Amino acid sequence: MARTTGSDGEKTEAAVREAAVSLIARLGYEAMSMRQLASEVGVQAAALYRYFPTKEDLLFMLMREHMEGLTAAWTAARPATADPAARLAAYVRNHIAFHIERRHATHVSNMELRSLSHERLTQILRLRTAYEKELRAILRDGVETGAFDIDDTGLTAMALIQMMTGVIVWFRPGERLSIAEVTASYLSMTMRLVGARIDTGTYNAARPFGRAKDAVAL
Amino acid sequence: MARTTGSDGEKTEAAVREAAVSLIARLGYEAMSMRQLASEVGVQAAALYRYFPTKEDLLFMLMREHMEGLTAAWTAARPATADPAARLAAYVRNHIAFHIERRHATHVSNMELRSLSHERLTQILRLRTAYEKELRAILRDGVETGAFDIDDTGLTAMALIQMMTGVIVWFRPGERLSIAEVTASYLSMTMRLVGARIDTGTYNAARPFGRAKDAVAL
DNA sequence: CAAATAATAAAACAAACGTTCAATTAATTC
DNA sequence: GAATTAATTGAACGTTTGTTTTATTATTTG
Repeated sequence: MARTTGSDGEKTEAAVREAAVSLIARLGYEAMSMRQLASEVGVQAAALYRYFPTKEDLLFMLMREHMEGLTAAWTAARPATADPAARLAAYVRNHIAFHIERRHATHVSNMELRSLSHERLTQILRLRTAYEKELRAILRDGVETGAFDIDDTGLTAMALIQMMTGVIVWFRPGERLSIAEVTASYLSMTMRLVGARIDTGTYNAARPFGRAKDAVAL
Repeated sequence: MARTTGSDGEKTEAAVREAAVSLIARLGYEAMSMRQLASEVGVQAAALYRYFPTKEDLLFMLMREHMEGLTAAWTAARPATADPAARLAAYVRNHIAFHIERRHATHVSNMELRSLSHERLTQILRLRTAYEKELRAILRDGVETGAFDIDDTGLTAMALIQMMTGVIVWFRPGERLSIAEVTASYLSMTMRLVGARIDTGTYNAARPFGRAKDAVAL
């Protein structure tokens, strides 16, 4: 056999991407073989090389698209206001929503960095640093305007990001807590953590420090 | 050649353990070959099998010892007091100190779980859950006594652990911040996060919510 | 309907993998 | 100092790995 009836390059490529994210998240990049990936898509291993030059290229493309997607999502969600509390709230909401939606891809981007060549690792880390820089800027502005009370903005930014991204480790949609509840809780924890003054925050006018239990109503 | 002069089983085994933690942390378990590990120790690959039946056995032993070490450290550091704030402070201090000291081993225990068999994965997760349960109990007690103000103790415990463990991702001893400063900052962030009432906390009587900048004096 | 192109299969490659085995030498015991 | 035990080497095993090449068939184009 050779070309199969109904075969379509675009569909196959999309299927490979999807299967790769899922397989790498589950088994790890090194543990996933090209034959395994091909079989998941219903194709022979050699067919993969029509779409991706090497296994590492595949990994890199997945990671780059994920990081670019994250940046793009934040660019779209970033509010116009200068108010630090409102901007921080938007950052938290966007971060949590994005990562919960793409658990597998986040896993890949966070865990498989060591499988990239030096050059490509640098490229991904550049994207990541740029995204994190946005949070540091918000925190710094908040300290300057007196909206936040923070020891060290760099340390606090890293602590917040680790805390927020960590949601994908334990959270499973459809279990005890809803996405809205989880988001509300992380928002509340974040605001407390940065020492936000209640009256400063217009991030949730109705119930600035409301409990997550009420979040379903939001 | 065969047995080499000055060879000693105990020393070789210790060297293998140490090299394995470092190599797995750097390359990943799947990416590290037994020949690579052996070469790091200055021995042939076959010699490794005198100490560890299989590669997976080696990984499992490293992980189990790490988790048991963490539990043991907490058992030794756990204070006698019933005061939730003091207990939480002790938990944070122990967690951060332990993880900063063993960055590589923590990386291994957190990132290579998927390489364990189902049975062994369960065993490691049991240890982990037991350790996390201690934190949940502290938070629950704090809520009951009114020392803390928390939405959801389960969610908050996970958020705290992710935040604290995340310190190994960005922190490097000897750079901008000292261990004491980092610990003080995380302690302060934790207390705010759980809504600790200032007067409740005897966790640091002199300067309950002191800034990390002063922490060097502690 | 023929020619060109796109998409795949099948087979093969050398290299690397975890692991085993027999042989060999160092250290220890009696 | 001979016998025993401990520690290691070197070679080999069968698999699996990522990747390349060639042939073959489906689809599209003119």
